Amino acid sequence: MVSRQTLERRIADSGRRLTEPRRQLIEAMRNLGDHFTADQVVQEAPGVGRATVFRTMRLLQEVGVLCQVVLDDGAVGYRLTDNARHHHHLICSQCGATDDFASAGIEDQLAELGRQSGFDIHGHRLEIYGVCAACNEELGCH
Amino acid sequence: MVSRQTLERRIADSGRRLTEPRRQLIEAMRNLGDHFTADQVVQEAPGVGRATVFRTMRLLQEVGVLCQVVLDDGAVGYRLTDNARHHHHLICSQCGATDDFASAGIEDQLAELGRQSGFDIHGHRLEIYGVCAACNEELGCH
DNA sequence: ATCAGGATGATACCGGGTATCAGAAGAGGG
DNA sequence: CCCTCTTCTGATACCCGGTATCATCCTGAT
Repeated sequence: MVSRQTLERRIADSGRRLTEPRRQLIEAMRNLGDHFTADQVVQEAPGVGRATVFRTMRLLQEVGVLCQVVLDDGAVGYRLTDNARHHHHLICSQCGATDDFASAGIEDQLAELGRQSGFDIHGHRLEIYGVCAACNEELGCH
Repeated sequence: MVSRQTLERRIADSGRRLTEPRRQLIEAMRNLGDHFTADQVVQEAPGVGRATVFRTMRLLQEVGVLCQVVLDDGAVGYRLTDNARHHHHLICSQCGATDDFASAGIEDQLAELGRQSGFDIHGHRLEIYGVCAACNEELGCH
């Protein structure tokens, strides 16, 4: 769980103001835990206007502490992260649990692909879907 | 470009009916070329109801001849493909041109990751963004 | 030619997200 | 402490992609 301080500092350090609504939204997201939708954040911070929720979520993405997760079915969720660097997601389709990870091996493969394809590669998006160890355990016991 | 016959056969072979609206939509998508949005299809097939457009697009996805492409900015586009097998996309952020590709190397890396993570991996989604050779040429000449 | 079930279109709706704009609230200077 | 400048906010209306409903239509198997 990313600490409140980290999140607030990231906003302040980026030259943006650390306002009351923004503080509330940070608390709301932390309450929501591992992963959540935009709508859940709206619900969880009743005092804050809808537009501000989306604006703040965009801001947090720009600052690198919130990232979009494209689910199995194409729906999009969000997730706080203290890892501003590039990473991918390992998503449990059962419970929604999400892990961040990075893999030098995969980055190498992609670079190689760029060389072969003639594309000048700028970025990529990789989401991996599966069933986490905990859910697997449960399912196995049925 | 995927042939009309291929597309129509895929529908028929799956036990679904080959109706006039579906035929029109197939033509519309073929007219739209390499990549298109749902709304473009709606525009391109004026006789066909909105709901039917989305239903047919879902059907074509199930049958494996249409796939979603998640763009750079999170927007989603579509693309006809004759490759029903698993593949990834190489997307030009300049012109939108999209190539399908598959990479055994990457699949291996992912399998390895599954072993390490404790996740039982079922699938993944990989989109690569860059600038295609043609666009690169143009940009370089400025 | 019949007919059951699949497919259609109109419509209303939903969720995520953006545009607008008047007003509020921070931050800094005097 | 107050003024001002700027940023931020909230209400609202809107846009877009997609789904639910449901009465009606059409396909295609017989």
